[in-house]
Amino acid sequence: MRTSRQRQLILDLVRSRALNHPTAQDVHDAVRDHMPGVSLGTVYRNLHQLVETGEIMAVQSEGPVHYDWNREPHLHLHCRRCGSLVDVPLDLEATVREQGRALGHALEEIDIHVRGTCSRCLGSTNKPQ
Amino acid sequence: MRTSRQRQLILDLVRSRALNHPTAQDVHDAVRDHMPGVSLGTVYRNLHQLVETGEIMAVQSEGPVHYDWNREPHLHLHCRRCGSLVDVPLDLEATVREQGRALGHALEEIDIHVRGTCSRCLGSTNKPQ
DNA sequence: CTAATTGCAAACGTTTTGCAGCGTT
DNA sequence: AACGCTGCAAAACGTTTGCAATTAG
Repeated sequence: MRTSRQRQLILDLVRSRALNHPTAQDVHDAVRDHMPGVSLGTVYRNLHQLVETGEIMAVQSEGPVHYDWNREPHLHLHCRRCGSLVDVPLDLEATVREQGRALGHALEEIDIHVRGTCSRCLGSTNKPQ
Repeated sequence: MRTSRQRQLILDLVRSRALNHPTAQDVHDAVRDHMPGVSLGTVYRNLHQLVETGEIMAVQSEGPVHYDWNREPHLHLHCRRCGSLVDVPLDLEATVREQGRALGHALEEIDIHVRGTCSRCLGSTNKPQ
């Protein structure tokens, strides 16, 4: 894998935390602020490579895939009100892995989605984000 | 909600376990064996309604949504080799819910995906399903 | 009767891909 | 020079929707 200005920018943006669990489209918008010519196809191709090399994580809940710089074990609260994804630190891997072993499966990735309402939305009676 | 021959057939098929975590397309194929004229749109509309009323569950992993008759707490092993989904009985809801409460979130749905290789594929050196 | 449900086909949002040219090594 | 990467545009994919006709209560 060679280096490219596009891929480096994409990685920097996702890692910067300026974007909260961005979709490919979100990343594309942000990338174009710095490099206007970058195509959506390039963003998708690079996000895939970055997931493959473990630099970032892909999070699939409902609708488009979101990307996450956080490589620690955690799960995602998908807020039904504002649509945001919030990281919830919780390591269930050992528990799940043990159960898998008991059933003879080889587990590689554990991916947990939680849907509900985030604390920010619970604390307000206003319109969602 | 009225009854319709199409919806009843769809529910019976998903509940019959003849289909293993079928996608909408799988259900459509199976439905047409019994009622050739049924459209894919009708299958999608009915699967949504059945999820809404809690008769079946939707499972989102990678690619298309899969449907599951199993309403007990469990997680899904998505086999990377044969693509199958296998139920893994394990109730993590209490653990996850407690963590959510500590962070002030209101949790509604907990959805756990595990990717790896299922026992069936581990036990064979042959081509995937 | 009436309103939910249907088949059909077109449209949708997201993602992937073929291609010719460009950039890195 | 070789080959990975790019922008572009078209296509693929899974899903949703508008419509007029049909069907269940």
